[in-house]
Amino acid sequence: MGRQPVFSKEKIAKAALKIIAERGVDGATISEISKQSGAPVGSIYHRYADRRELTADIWLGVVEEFQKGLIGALDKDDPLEAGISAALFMPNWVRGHPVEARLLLLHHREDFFRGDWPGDYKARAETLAAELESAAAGLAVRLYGTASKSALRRVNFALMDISYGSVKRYVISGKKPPPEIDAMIEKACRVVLEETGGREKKVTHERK
Amino acid sequence: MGRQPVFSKEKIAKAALKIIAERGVDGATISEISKQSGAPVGSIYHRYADRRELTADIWLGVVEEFQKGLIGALDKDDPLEAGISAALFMPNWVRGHPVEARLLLLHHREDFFRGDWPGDYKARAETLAAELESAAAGLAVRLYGTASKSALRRVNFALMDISYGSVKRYVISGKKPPPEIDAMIEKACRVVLEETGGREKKVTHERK
DNA sequence: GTAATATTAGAACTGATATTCTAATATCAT
DNA sequence: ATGATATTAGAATATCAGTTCTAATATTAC
Repeated sequence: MGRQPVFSKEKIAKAALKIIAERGVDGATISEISKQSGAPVGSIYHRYADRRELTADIWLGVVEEFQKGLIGALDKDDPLEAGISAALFMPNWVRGHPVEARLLLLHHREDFFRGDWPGDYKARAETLAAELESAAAGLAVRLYGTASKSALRRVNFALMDISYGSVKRYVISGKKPPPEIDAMIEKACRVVLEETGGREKKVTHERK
Repeated sequence: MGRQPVFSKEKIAKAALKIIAERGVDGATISEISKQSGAPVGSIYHRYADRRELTADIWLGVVEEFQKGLIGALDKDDPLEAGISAALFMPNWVRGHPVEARLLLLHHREDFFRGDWPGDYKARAETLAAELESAAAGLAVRLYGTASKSALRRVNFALMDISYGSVKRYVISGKKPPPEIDAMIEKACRVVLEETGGREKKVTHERK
């Protein structure tokens, strides 16, 4: 019953995503989203309680999608290969999702939520964080037999930080990360993960 | 002649820097800067033509200072050691300059300047970019005998991207990067820089 | 058709922000 | 002291953004 939607939530969200990617969260004003999506402001407020809910929803959607892929990349028998596969997920994902990548890599949580979070968004965000932490801990155990702070730092460094740092400059300039990046990420990731805190080190040889 | 300043430009800039670090560029409203620094808005506009000039000035000041240190770290005889020294500059600088680090690592140029830039700020920014590029090219030549695109990518990756990525999570959480980070940066930086595109590789052995 | 309802439409309202403006105040040169 | 001037001081103004509100419109159930 009721009138059929002309402007779906997805249409509005997609327009907002694009604007955020280009001009940042603060650039995504309601009137700009209205202009780009065609939906009148009334329709936007008919679907989202307020602007925070809108941006939070978009941000969570992108992070959830990215993280699902990242964690999925860990699904390999050999833990070292799993780690490298996860590290290489970032450049690949960035190549395939340039708009989402700008949102994810060029902004922080804080740009989307200030202070307290609306509705169940807090729960969604906490679930995400917990899942990521648990995946990292899982790999740490597989690699080193422990999920100590130190082991976790190593895993975070190798799987996320290197990739993130290396890819960011290309996201900023709007270009696809060149393939060489992957080779360097793999090299760095391997040498960092191979290091073991005293236990016998699994020797992995060069591949080319 | 004229009245003596009660609120120096530095006082105002310092307050603004702190606000930007905490709440982002858009959080640094004129009235908030006024409140935090004590200077009335009239005094702020007496020193800065407008808000953009203020934020641009602060951003450039931080980047100039950081970059001076980074390039200075390259001043070593052995090019590999110079590269590692530069890569380790980031975590050290972050430890010593937590406020400036938030500004530098958690925001982009675009947050400070939108579109066209005021006055001679464009020139300052271009000088900075040119100096950094030239430093990177210099190291590339010393390491590989060429400043090819590929060699530059390698240097950027090893000197800046790894460090940036690894340090960012600590800047976000407001903690000092733990010392282990430096060891991992060094490892990764070394393995990436040592790789030579066919030329004989200089063997460097483990140190601990 | 009629009632109920989801949606569109955008004008009106409210608050915040950047900037301007006018007046007051303190310091220096003479 | 007097004039010139740099600075303080903050009220006034204009603009813009988020949000609310009221009316119109289209669709479904009956």
